[in-house]
Amino acid sequence: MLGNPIRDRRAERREATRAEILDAAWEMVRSEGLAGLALRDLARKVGMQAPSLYSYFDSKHAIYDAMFAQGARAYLERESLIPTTGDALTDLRAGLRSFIGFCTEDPARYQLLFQRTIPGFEPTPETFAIAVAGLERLKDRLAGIGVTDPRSVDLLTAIGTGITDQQISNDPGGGRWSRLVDDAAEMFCNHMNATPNPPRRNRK
Amino acid sequence: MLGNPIRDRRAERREATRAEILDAAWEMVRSEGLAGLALRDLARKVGMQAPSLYSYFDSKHAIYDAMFAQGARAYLERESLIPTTGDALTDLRAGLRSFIGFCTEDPARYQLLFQRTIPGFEPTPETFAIAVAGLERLKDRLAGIGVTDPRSVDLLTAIGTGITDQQISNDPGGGRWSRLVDDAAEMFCNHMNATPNPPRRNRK
DNA sequence: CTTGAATCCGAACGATGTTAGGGAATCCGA
DNA sequence: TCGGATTCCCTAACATCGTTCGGATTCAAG
Repeated sequence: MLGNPIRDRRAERREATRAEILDAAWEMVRSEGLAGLALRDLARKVGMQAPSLYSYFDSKHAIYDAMFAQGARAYLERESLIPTTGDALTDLRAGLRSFIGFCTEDPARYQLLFQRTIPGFEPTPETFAIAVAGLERLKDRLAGIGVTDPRSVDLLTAIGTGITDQQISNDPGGGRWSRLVDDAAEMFCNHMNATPNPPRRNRK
Repeated sequence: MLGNPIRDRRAERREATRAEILDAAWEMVRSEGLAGLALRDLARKVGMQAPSLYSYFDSKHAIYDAMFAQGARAYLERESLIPTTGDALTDLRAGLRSFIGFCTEDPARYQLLFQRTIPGFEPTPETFAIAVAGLERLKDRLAGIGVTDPRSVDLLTAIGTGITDQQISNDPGGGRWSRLVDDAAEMFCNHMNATPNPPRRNRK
């Protein structure tokens, strides 16, 4: 009952072709930009004609969705590889730096995951759930230092994506920005230490 | 020598039509999204055919550029309207809140100004200079509390755009986010107070 | 050998930004 | 008032895009 070996070989080949298409798509997207993915070029890159792609993906957006899933999974994997020191604060800093590093090392992937830049595209709920799971890891790191306010998580990712965005569009060189990441982590941790669950403060 | 009155009327009419086109473009962009601007629809909206637009703008990107300039000027104007209290810290907070308010009140404008989301589009140097002048105002506010490190300005705008981005894509309602802005300003000011020109700190 | 599904291709559709060429109004100098 | 130039707007068309259609080709299953 464990699957016909011939059908398996079929499915295996199909899956291999899908992977080949996605690899080529990543390559195009990294060199031409996220919006530079043209189906005719993509098809030629894997040795077929444009309409043939529709045997493997329902639409161009379906290709983006599959790439989104790959990207989100890559972050999950990266998160799990961060060494834990036992000190919650150090681990939080490591998590933030990892997050921003992940974002900046591949601008196209960052744009796909964290910006709504492709006109009609929204990731599938199942696909989006993978990304949510990744941010859950960051949330856990915050919980490690006693911060459970959901606003804090939002603020953390906001800082992360904000820095990434500035970095990508303004600073090709990047020496200055990596230190900026440190400053942001520092600042965030200081704030969190000062007010673990920040109450509303009267200002005037 | 002060310009033929007839030529002036010509130029005046031309400028009025340009403005009408841009107004219609903003309307389309706000309802259909930044990428939803179709020249044929835009032309019909102002009572002409698509190619006629090329009498007023060299290309679609030129329209985006003009819109960028309008948006940047709008920020400059808004900045100049913030009441100054004399307390530099309060003024800085007001500046940050104004910045984020400006970004969030019109997502399409924010996307045009602060994200590189239109495939081939880069603002003209002159146009971009307007936006730079706007951020210069924020820099002045930082200088007001004794912070001159350019990294701090980058960090401030990074936090601003990051929060805006999260807010736009995640939170249509928005009650939670407006308080988040306060927290961010608070956090930023605390950090800046602690380390006006933040030195590298040994951590371990 | 035949059936039927999966895969691939050529042609074509609608929509996009853009260009070419012509016609009509308007303004200018004579 | 009359030509010539300029400006504005149009129809037609082009290249490119994602996508659909219909027909081949392939290949395992009955």
